Amino acid sequence: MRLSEYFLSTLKEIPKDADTVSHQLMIRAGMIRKLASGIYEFLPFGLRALRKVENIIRDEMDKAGGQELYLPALLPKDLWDKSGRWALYGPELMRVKDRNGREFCLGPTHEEIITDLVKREIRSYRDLPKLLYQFQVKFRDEIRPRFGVMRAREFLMKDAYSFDVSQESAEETYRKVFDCYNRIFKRCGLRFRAVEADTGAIGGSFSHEFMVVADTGEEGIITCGCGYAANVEKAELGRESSEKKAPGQEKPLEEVETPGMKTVSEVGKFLGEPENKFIKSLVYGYGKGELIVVLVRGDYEVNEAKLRKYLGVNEVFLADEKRIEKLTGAPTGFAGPVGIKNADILADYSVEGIVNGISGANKKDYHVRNINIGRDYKAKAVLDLRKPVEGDICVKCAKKLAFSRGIEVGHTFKLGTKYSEALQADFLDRQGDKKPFVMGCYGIGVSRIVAAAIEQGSDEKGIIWPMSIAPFQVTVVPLKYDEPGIKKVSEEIYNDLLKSGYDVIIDDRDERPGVKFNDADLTGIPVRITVGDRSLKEKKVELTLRKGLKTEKVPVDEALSAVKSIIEKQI
RNA sequence: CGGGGUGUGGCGCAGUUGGUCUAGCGCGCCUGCUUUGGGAGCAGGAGGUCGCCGGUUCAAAUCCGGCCACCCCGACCA
Repeated sequence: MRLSEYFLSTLKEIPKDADTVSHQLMIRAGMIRKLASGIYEFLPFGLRALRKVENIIRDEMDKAGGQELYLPALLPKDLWDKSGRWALYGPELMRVKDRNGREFCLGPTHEEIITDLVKREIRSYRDLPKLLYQFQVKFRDEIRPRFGVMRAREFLMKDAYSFDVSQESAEETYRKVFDCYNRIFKRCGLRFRAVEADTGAIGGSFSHEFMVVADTGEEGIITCGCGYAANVEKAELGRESSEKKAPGQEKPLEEVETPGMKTVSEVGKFLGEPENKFIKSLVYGYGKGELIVVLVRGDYEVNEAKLRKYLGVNEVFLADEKRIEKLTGAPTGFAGPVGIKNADILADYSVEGIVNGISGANKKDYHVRNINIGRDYKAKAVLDLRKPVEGDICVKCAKKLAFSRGIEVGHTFKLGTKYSEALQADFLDRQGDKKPFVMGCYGIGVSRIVAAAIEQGSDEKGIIWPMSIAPFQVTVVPLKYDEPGIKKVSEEIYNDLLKSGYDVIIDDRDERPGVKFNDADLTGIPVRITVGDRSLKEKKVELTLRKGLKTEKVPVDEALSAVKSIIEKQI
């Protein structure tokens, strides 16, 4: 490609509404432009990176036995009714009507569609297992699109679905895809790790997320030396045994006036008690208006994902003032477990060890001291309901957990028979019995990988691409292109590289050297060959690696082989 | 959706106590000359219904009302 003809314009200044490195650089390097909130145009330079990622994924999926197909983006409502997700999905689902008023949605994911397709096509256990995948644009009307292409409302995803005869066989398929994913992200040059994750709205029994390690990541992850790694949403926490109750320590309940003090820290200061003496009581709503009281230790926070999972619902929310007042008889801030009627109480492990704890009195401007579980209130269940904090220990090995951040680029789920049962997708087994498919589903955010790669690879000058997904592998930079000697040598090298099948671009613009160097650095092309009269006098050109910006001189006729060996080594 | 903020040539911004604003600056863009190893210099030039609608006024980018768009902070997700 000739840069003089290429549809690329780079920006010197940082766009004001881009606040992450990858977003800024993708715009500055001319990869993407914004059309509307969360909706982006991919320009040729950006698309090249996207396609490279896509090709790596396709290659590995095929090697893992996958078969590519292509499903529609516009999906009829009835299939979504059958799975129940038309009602469940909420406003994130983009809904549209056709001219006859029939309802459709723009697919946010494709479990229903593929399950229905496989149901119509496959009838026998002999045709199983199957692993099907596609690259498709997905639509999710995100509450808050963010970070450019990282959280967009329309984005490119590779989604795969597996169909197996049994749980065991599905397990094996899951393992296969899991390994495949590891190879994909490795080939994309990413530093990542797989963590245990919450299953969320997709459903199913078990899942892993593939996290690209980055401080700007939206996800919190915990890791342990023993190998345990999980999304903070999912991270299991054990039962604490530190504070054992001793008989006779329990003191009688005592109401104390705490005028206007609502938060744990306010009341704690006022009473001179540490926050871990408090039983934080939160009223949550779920389902059709049911309420539940959730207790955690004062210095901890409720993990709503765990609460949702326990309740078996898709949504929980903190109850509003009115409902709290109705339940507790007091305004928000004074709720407590003692004397609650008409709602169940769930206690996190962290509150069962609290002796003579403090909580709201369910009465305006009052708290209660010396609350003890069992004696003063009964919990319907005591379980793991909180978020991990610094200092927590691993459930598997009791060592201290480490916290880090990550960008979720892939997610694998064991779905079981959730969708096949809902859509009555059955096959006949060897005995002639009808059985629902045992399914798995596996997503990769293709456009997000591109952003994540930049998030992990850049410096103050611009992007530093991994060789495998760089839009171009080499750029040939002639300084003074119109000088015949320089033109001849740079064109020769350019054409040799082209003929050898490399992705190469030549900066044949009439620009000053500084402009060309800065653009080369900004766009992050891994190898740069500079052709200028200085080194040409010695019959040499300069070879610079974008990473580290180290330059060496190589003889003109060795340039091709030098570039070849660099690329082959890195791909 | 709740809270905070911003809308002025392609990009980044100034101007906003109403009147030298006939809207300005830097970058970018076009033409010419000079220049050419890390974002050149000079000269000339193109490009804006000041987000939209309405109001107040002799006079509105500037004041008032409504709407829209976009961004940031929280819950949702590849």
